[in-house]
Amino acid sequence: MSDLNQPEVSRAPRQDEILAAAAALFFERGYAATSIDAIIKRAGGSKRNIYSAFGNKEGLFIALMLETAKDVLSSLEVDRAQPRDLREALLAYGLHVLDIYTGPALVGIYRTVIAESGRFPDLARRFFEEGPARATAGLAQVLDAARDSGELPENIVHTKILAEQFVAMMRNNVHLEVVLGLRPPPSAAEIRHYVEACVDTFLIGIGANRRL
Amino acid sequence: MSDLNQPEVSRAPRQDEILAAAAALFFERGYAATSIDAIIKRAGGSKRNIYSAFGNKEGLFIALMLETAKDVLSSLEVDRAQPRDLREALLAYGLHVLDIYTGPALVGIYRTVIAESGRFPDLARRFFEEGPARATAGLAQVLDAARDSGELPENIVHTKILAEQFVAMMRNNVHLEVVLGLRPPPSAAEIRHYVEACVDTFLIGIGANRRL
DNA sequence: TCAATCCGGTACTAATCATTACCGGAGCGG
DNA sequence: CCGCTCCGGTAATGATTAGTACCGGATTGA
Repeated sequence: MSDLNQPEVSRAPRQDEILAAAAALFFERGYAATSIDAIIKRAGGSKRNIYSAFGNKEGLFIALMLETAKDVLSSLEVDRAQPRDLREALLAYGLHVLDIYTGPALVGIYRTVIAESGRFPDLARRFFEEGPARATAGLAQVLDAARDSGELPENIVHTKILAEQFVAMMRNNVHLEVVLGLRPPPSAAEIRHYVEACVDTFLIGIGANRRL
Repeated sequence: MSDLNQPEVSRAPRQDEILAAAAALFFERGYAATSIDAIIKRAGGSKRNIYSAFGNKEGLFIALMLETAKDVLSSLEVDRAQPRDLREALLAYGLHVLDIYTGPALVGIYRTVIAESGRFPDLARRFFEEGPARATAGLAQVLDAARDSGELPENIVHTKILAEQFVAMMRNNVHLEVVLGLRPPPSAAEIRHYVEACVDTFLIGIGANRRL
């Protein structure tokens, strides 16, 4: 009588609540310290729900990680708007990356992937390939394009390393503090402030005296 | 009859073996997934040893983390040799930091602090304060000195932010891969290669066309 | 309305774990 | 040489956990 909400595709009614509860607990306490009972107490329903939908605890954990990673990391892909120049492109790129990196979803995955990399090495590899590695490769392409369009000198060939440097600059102390739970995510203004400073440094250096 | 090795200060004969075994297991599997029995099986002796020396599992874990962190992070302090110029100073600083950051000891602590930051927030705070925060502050002093000695322009006032950028550049993808267990620590040559590139970028930028 | 089926919830099982009680022997004082 | 104390090792305890068996009620088809 009250279940005519989504007549179609509602193949998994409890599944979303279970995944949400599992995310909250796995991301907070880690794999080993999170019990199926605790997940069920939070999600409602019964253990049968988890075991019939995900097989076992590992299955639930892997499903959660893949799903969350897919959601978060796929958002790294967008942002194909043509920027006016390299500075604009770097700024947009940095803002985007740092936004995602300090958001609660990625912080949870990041922490958990590191914590459980010993137990689930495949997850660690997939996360790295589809996250940081992809972000770095994308930025390297941007730098290549800038060189080809004359915005960067011809002799810049090591764009991969340069891209790594810029991406690494985004994983700053603030990001680490957020991952460690020492402070809340930075505001958009804080992020912009930091990224602008990084773009400056990346483009023209810190202004040291000649003779290098 | 055979115990006259160190007649003095050997107050804790098993303690070192216990700490070594605890390090291997806690760093590899995490706090919750490591059992006292497993530690004892690896260290030899009996559980009474752990409980009389460290009180309980938490006590052992905290003692291990504090001890290891002290050893590793204190080595960030040395290196007060006067370098010839700022480039030399940055290079030495970067090599030193990256050496430590990719070493097995710090990788273990790093992973574990992140993994258990929810359960042991005080450890996370101490680690951050005495590790990355201290490293950043030290580098900011170096930059201040360079500005005061005329090697950097007078208008460079935000040395804290610049130091953060450089330190963040040291926490690169290679470091992340090592933390995730995806590759072994980089060789000294790899480290030097990367740090030199970072110093170049940091000092003079990537060589973009004027007009900024 | 009735019977068969399915699904969610409770209770159980076997294993694991942190912590503690107990025990036997080694070292020491007398 | 004897009794006491302390310390390390073993076994026990109580709690927790992943995974499963079973049961009652709801739903569906006739």
